[in-house]
Amino acid sequence: VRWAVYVDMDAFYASCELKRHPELRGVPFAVSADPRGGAGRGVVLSASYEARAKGLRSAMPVSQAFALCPEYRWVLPDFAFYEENSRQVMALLRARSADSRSFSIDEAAYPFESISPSEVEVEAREVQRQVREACALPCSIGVAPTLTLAKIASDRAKPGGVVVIAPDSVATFLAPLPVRAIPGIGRVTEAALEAAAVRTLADLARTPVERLRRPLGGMAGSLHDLARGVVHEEPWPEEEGPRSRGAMSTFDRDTSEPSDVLSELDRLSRSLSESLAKEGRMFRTVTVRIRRSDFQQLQRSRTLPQRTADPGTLSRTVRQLAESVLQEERSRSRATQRPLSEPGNARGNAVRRFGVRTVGISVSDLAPSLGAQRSLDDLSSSRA
DNA sequence: TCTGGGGTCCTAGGACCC
DNA sequence: TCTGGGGTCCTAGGACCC
Repeated sequence: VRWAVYVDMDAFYASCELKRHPELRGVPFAVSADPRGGAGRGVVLSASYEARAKGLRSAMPVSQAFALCPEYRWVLPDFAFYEENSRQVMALLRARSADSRSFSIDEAAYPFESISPSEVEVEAREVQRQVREACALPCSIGVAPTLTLAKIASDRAKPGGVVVIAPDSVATFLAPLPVRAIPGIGRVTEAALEAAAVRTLADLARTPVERLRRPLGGMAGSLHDLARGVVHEEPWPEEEGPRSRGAMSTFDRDTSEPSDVLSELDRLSRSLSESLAKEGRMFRTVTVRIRRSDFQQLQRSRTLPQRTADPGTLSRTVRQLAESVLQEERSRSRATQRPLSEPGNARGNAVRRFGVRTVGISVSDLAPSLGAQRSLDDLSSSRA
């Protein structure tokens, strides 16, 4: 039997910081933006277990974190340091299997052949010990017949445990779990399932698959099978390069000046060109995203006739796409209101109503550029 | 509660082709 | 004169993940 051994680092960024800030041991702290006494803009990236006890969570706005625990200590993120730690863990896993795969900065898995669940559990505990001793980092490990199940198991193993799901106990293991335990089911799908009276995976298993089509769409069949413990054998995933690269940034204060938007996008496109050059990658599709103050996101993309790595092409395309979004927003806001009797010139007013919070760009349809060194870096899917 | 910055995958409609 | 069934590519939006 081929098992997936899924390694999920515990509170990864916070655990990395503990290695070099031992004084933070035992105190509630988080890797986050500056909370600025509750007025900070930004979120918690990783909270220590002491901070979690106070209610802090990843992705929580720092203003909320501050409200819950004003005395929490915070550290600004240092992604280069976390990447380095991630590479060390990955090297350890690669030594156990050349087929190790990383799925994010803090998750990775490798295949393990064994007919005995207890043997694979011993293997998992050994890896966990190595990661703790060699990298000084805690992790949780899930072991199961498929990657999805192994990831679910690793969540249940947190913090610091090992959980094995044997092939014949899949349905029993899953039954009591909420639907959210399945990766891919988020807040929206959870609500849609709730409307169909499906809350747990036991509910999901006994609901006829036709009734799941509406809330789950294309996922209905495979999730229904999963909940019933029907395990489909899958090929181990191939190692692939990234599908897209991008950059985004949020203004300190929302802006309504088109020139702010354009100059920030230009800065991002120059910085993205630089990293693409470093990685030796060409692109064919360019996407510009603009998030308005009301959080609605607008996007425009263009696919070029052929792949390129030219910084000038990127910045020109980005500018054109951005102009098109701004243009459309201008005419949209002119159409929706603006009696001419309002103070100020009508055109200026219309522009001013268009608040921009965040701008971003990304390129996709990637390929190694001609003459680029085909190194491990080209293949590894290192995402921050 | 008032939301960062990096990604992946899916859907649906229209253009276009055979 | 009103018209099938299939395919691919492109674009916009959205759910979701860490």
